[in-house]
Amino acid sequence: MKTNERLKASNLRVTKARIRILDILEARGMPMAHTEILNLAQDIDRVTLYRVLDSLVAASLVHKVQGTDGTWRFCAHEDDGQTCPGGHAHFLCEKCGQMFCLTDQKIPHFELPNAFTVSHKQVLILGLCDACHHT
Amino acid sequence: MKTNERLKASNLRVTKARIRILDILEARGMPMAHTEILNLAQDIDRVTLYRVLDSLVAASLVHKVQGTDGTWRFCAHEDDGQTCPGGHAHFLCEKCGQMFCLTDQKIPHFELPNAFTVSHKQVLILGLCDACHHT
DNA sequence: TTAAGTGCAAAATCTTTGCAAATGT
DNA sequence: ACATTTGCAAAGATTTTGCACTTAA
Repeated sequence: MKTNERLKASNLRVTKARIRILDILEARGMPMAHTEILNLAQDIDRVTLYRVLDSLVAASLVHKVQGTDGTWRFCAHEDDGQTCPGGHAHFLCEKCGQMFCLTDQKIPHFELPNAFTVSHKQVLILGLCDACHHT
Repeated sequence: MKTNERLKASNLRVTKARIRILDILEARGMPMAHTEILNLAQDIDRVTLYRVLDSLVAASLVHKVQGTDGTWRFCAHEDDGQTCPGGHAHFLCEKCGQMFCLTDQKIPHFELPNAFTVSHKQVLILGLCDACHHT
């Protein structure tokens, strides 16, 4: 489905900024930090980016994950439930700061005490990615 | 082992602030946010708290985990490897913001692509804790 | 005594809010 | 036309840095 159609289908107005950002996220295919996105969309205001990301997350077109480096990463996901964040683990490279989706590594079940209710699970693995390993 | 002895054993100077904060963390037994700690140690400067936590983490007397609410939690752990953060999952209550150690839920093994190297793994589960469930 | 740690003030970041102008439907 | 969205400026919040003073060894 095309970007503008996906926006429309989610009851979001089709604006330049939203198309731009959703396209960037989709092209990247892995979680991106606010700053990374901003670098690729320098014509868009910082504040606008915050708000666009909010609206995309609210519309479930984008999902956010957080690494131990303290920054949120935003990841576009198709609705097939197979891509991000479909219950898989994420890897954060401590050198280049890039985050990867480990789509084949599903998050397992965990036993919780008493009457705890689960709304979300997140697995984050830290280390060095392939590329950084060779430098 | 006593707090001051543990500091000394880690080559850290035994200061009022460090004893105070390590004691607070140990008494709590679960991950605490910067603000939570500050509330219990109001005589200690914000900045000092940042620095003390840094030194404790560097000395491996304290470990930090991060929730999807964007704030770091610090958790003291005994060296028996059984308590926080000994490779177990964490639960963050979305209502009260409290984090719990799920000490009996070990983090399983995950398969990584190619030459990725792992230095750390973190599992975070979100939802409602027992107490908040009843309110 | 002297190297490390602390507290205060101030800078640097990062995120949110308010409002007028621009844009989508 | 009318409600949303955007961009700018400015407020808030959080974390870091600089530096003189204090404290542990």
